[in-house]
Order: sequence, then C-alpha cells, then structure tokens
Amino acid sequence: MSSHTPINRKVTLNDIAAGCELSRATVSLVLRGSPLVNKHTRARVEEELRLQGYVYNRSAANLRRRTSSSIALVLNDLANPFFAEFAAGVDQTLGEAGFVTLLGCTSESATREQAVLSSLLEHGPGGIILSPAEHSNAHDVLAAVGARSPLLLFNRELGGTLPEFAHWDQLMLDNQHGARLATEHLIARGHQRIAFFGGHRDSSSCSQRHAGYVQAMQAARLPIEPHWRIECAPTRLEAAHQTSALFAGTPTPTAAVCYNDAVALGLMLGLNQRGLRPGQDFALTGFDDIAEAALGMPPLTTLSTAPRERGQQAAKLILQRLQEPQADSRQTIAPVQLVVRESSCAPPTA
Amino acid sequence: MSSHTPINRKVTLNDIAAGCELSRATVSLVLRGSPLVNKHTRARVEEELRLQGYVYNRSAANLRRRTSSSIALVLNDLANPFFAEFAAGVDQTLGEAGFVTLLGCTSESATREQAVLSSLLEHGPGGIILSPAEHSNAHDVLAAVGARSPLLLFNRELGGTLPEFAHWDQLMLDNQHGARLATEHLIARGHQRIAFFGGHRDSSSCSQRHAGYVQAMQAARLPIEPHWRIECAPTRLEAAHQTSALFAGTPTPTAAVCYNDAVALGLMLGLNQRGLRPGQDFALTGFDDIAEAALGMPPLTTLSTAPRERGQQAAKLILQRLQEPQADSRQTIAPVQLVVRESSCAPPTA
DNA sequence: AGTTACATTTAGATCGTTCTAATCCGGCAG
DNA sequence: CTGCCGGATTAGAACGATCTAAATGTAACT
Repeated sequence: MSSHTPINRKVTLNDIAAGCELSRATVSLVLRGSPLVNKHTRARVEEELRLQGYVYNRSAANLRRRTSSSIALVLNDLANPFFAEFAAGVDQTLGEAGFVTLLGCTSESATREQAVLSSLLEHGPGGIILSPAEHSNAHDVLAAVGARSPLLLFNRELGGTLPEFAHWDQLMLDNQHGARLATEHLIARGHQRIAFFGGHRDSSSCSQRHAGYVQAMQAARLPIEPHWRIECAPTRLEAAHQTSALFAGTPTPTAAVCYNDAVALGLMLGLNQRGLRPGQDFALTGFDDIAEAALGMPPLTTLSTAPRERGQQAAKLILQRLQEPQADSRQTIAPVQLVVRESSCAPPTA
Repeated sequence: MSSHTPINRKVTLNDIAAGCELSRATVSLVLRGSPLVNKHTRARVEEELRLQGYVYNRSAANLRRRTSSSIALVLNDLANPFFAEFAAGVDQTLGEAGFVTLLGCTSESATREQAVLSSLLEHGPGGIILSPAEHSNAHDVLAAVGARSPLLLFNRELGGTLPEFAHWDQLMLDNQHGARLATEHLIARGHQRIAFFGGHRDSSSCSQRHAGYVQAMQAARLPIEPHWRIECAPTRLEAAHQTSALFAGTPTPTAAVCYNDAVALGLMLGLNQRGLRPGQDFALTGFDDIAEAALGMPPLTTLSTAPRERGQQAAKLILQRLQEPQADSRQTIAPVQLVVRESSCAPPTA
C-alpha cells in the first residue's frame, strides 16, 4: 500500500495546517490560489496536501459561502434516447463549468415529480432544469421549488397559469415550424391528402406540431378532414395499433405527418401488416431524429432536434441565469432541421 | 402571491425557532420526528415550518453528522440506451432510499474519468457506481477515489491489477454464459459453421463472450476456423464494413454470434448489400436486447440484459455496502436471457 | 527612533445543522 | 422540606470550510 493512502478519517484543512505549522486560513488561501500567500509556503502546503491525500469538501465551502456548485436535472423519462442525449449534453457543459449534476427521474408522474423536486432541493442546487412530467402544473411546481430558485423549463410547458412573479426561463423546440416543414415537404412531393398521426391533444408539443401542420395545409389551400387526426400515446406499440384508424374514413390519406419518430416507426409496422410498403405506397415523416430513424426500413424523414446540443444550451442558459438572477426571463426556441430520407416518397401515381 | 412565499433569504432552523420562541435544538428534534418533543409543541413547530416555507438543508446536516446522502454515478456513455436505462434504474432505487444521484459522464475517455471522479468526490458522495471508460485502469481510479470510498464496478473490469486492499464490489453481466446460450441455440437450429463477429479482443466483455462461444462449439465438437473471428469497433457502421471479411475464407459460415446488437444490425445491413437475406440465407444473434432489436428486419435474436433491473441492483448493492463497509467485497454476475426472434433461422437446406 | 507601507499570516466568528450534557419544572415519595 | 424522577427543553460546541479584521514582520523613509 502506498504510504500516502489515508488510513482512517477524512483529512481536513486543519490536518494540513497542523502538518505545515500554519493556520487553516493560510491553507485555505493556497487552495484557492490566492496571490497573497508566499510562494515558498505555497509549495510547502501543496506538498502536504499531496502527502496527506487531501480532498476538498465543497459542501462545507458552499455552506459558508452561501453558494452552490450543483444543478438539478429533473427528467420525465431518462430511458428515452432523446432525453438521455440531452442529459449527456447538460452534464458535459455543467462539468466544464465546475458544476455537478443532481439527477432525478420522474417517470412521467407528477406525484413523483413533486417528491423528486423537494428531495433535490434539500441538497441546495443553484438551479433546476426541468422537463415536466405529463400532467405537471405550474402551481405544484411553484409550491415545491419556491419562486427563488432559478428554473429552466425544457421541452414542455407547464399546465395551469404560471405566476408572473416567478420568472422562469424556457427552452422549447420549434415544434410548430418543424411540423410545418415536414408538411410542406410532403406537399412538395405531390401529396394532397395528408394526415396528422399520433400524440395526445392536451400535450403542448403535440398541439404545436399539429398547428404547424394545419398552417402548411392551409397555406397550400389543401383540405383537412377531421378523421385525418388520429390520437394515440407516443409509443411504437400504440401507434401500430391505431394504424387502421387512418384508413377508416374516406377520402383516405396518402401520407402522414407523425407526432414523433416512435409513432412513425410504429405506423411503419402497422402499414406493413396491412400490406402497404412505407416509403413506396404511403409516405410518412417523424420528429426527433432518434438513432433508429436512420436505420428504419425505409429510413425515416424526420426533424432533427440535436438533443445533445439542446442539453448544452440548457446548461448554458441556467448558468447565465445564476450570473444574473434579476435579469428578465428568457424564452428560447431552438430551431429544428428537416432531414429528408426515403420514407417521404411521392404519392403512388394512381 | 400566496403569503407563505419566502421573500428574501433562505429560512433556517433559527428562523423557525425564533418564530415559535423555542430553541434550534427542539425544532431540529421535530424535524427528525423525535418522540422526545411534546406533541403540542410539535404541532406548533410544524405549522411554523409550513408558514415560513422552510426547506431542509441536507448538506449542513451531512456536514455535522459526517454522513452522506448521495451516490456518484459515473458512466462511460449515457447516450447509449443501455446505460440510460441503467441510470434510470439506479436513480429510481436510490431515490426510494432517500439518496440523490450525482451524475458524471466520461465519454469513454479515461482522462475525463479522472476529472469527473475527483470533481464528484469533492461533493462527498457516500459511494460510487462506476462503469469504466475504455482504457481506464485500476491504478488511476484508486489514486482518484482512494481506498476508502465504497465503489461498485459495473459492466467492465478495470485494466491493471486492482490492489487487494481496496475491496471494490463488482456487478457484471454473464457474458460468457449468454454467448454460450446464443451459440447453442444456433447449433440446435442445425448450424455447424458459426462465426464470432465484432468487438475488440482486449475488451473484457468481448473476450468473455468469445469464450462462451468457444465453449459451446467445443461441447458440440464443432470446429472453429480462425478466419471466423472478425474484430471491429462495436458500431453499426464498422460492422457493415467488415461484412465481407466473413466470407473471405473457406469454409464460409452459415451463422454468426455477434458481439452486440449494434454489430448485429450493422451486419444485417452488410448482408443485404451482398444480396443475402438475414434470417433466411444467414442466421445471426446479438447481445443487449436494445429497443431496435425487436424492430429490425428481421427482428433480432439476442440476449436480454434488463438494464433497468441492473441499475436497481447496482443501487441496492452500493447501499448495502454503505451499511456494512467492512464486509467482504461482492462479485455479482447478473444472468442474461436468450430472446429468440426471427434472425436465427435454420441453415439453408442446400 | 518613529512612522509608514507593504507583504504575509492568523484568530475567531460564521454558514445551518446535530449532538452532548446539562437545565428546568412539576409531581411524588420519604 | 428535601430529594429524586422523568418529560421537555436548551446552551454551546462541534462539522469543514471562508471571511473579516487585525496582527506580525520587514523594509523604507523621515
């Protein structure tokens, strides 16, 4: 065993000070690289730190300084690759800024969200990045975090009215514009009967995407049939099950703008089961550009949201907010990019 | 604005004590549900806590009690769905036990791993769950964390010899057994010429899986040709590129046990490009059971590792270790399960 | 020598909690 | 009246850092 391995208790500033016959204060100055301290003593102290295997106790420092070096990251679904990439981006940027990420997953439960938030708050994060659970509302979140903690909402808006005095920041995807791009792309390919498939009507992202779809259809003076809007949970399985609903009424659509990639991949399965070849007999688009999108059969036309970059952006935004707590709240809308692949074919030349 | 919203500074035990004309100590007892305190005063204090919007400062408490309520989770690649699921499982179980997760991503860089570990340690986690970066070694990890912090290694072993006095726990997948199951399954389907495809020879998980493959082949008295082992990075793209190597020598294999799902999916692409239909003209298996495996064309026979359950298990193991720091170190090997799908067809009846 | 200036070091309070060892008080036995 | 018990409360020192204000030492300038 190497001689510097600490045997028993944690070694503190006092131990180092004693070892050098100096005061705590001086050692503390050394740790923080103060120019006040004599370079000879600095060297002595640094040697001792190494020798005793000192590790800085940031909690103690934060307590005294009334600062924080952590950010809470609360996600509705970490298992979703989109949020996993996002989290990786957040952690990377926070880490570079010397902050640490306190993770919390809510599994889409507003109840758990409350519990997770208050548990994380007890550890005194400097700020919070929150991607809300499905039926989370502004009132409860406010009760849990108070109006004092900097909060950045990501991806979804909160239900209920959010009080004006809590100036929370927002980082949202440009859902409406993205869906409009997808729809316009299908129209440019020659489609006239286009459905909007998947998602729940009361989710903010879904209604925004639907709005973009409507916008594009109206701009092209194309009709929208009510039975061309199919709701379903945003999972592959549900989407596959709802496929038949697409063809229940007439006129039948020749293409669909899907709520997201998961839904689109599910729809592909459903189409195959009906003997329709996606990307040949029927066109469709997704949203998110998850890894599987590029590998589908056929590869999926979708909107790239660059989740890792969003994570980095979210981290930067919350760090900025820490710098200027009083600044006006920011509403950021991140652009999305259309990625054209083979699933968005022209309509069959009937 | 509701009247209880705190206006200015953080409210502390002192504020509550003053509000009730009691001492800090009594309030502290109330917080921790001590039976010592009179039930009437308890009610008064709880009212005041609610009124002032008190939030517990766990860092301060941890400082005084010399305890910790956090666990560091250090991952080589959070963007990988396998690890994302794992992280979700860890966080869930830790949360239920009142612990919080300190996240750190290393992006497969041993250098970043060092930085991340020492940064996290400054926040005084009670223990560490580490899925090491690719070329991480025991010596460096020891230097960063010391021998005192409970550490659980997940998924990969560390390079170098790990010192016997640092009793670190391990949670590994049963790679060897899994690969053996896959190989036996192919043999049972009638294959005799089976290759082992993908992965790097120096990765511990790869060599374990290869060993399982060899075991099954030898048990069935089947020959193994040297040119049936193809190495490549565990990504889809690399795997697709290496497909031709499989058919370079004679006799050519009729099936392949792939290092993992990513490699298997890449191989499918490569087979398609050569005009071979995976699951009909050539059989293959994967490892991990990622979400895409079930949706491939054809669906992939693979080994399910239940990453979320592994995360829960890892959390339980590290919490157990916190209870009994002196107990002998545990080496846990998690079972894997063969999931048979269509990619593992019988050989063509030539 | 006395004063000032500067560089370096430090004693001691402090952050918000917990813990130890009292203290206080009403009742009850002797 | 005294002593003791037990329930309820508390003063004050921790925990490991930082910060303020002051102390120390040394050199330079009147």
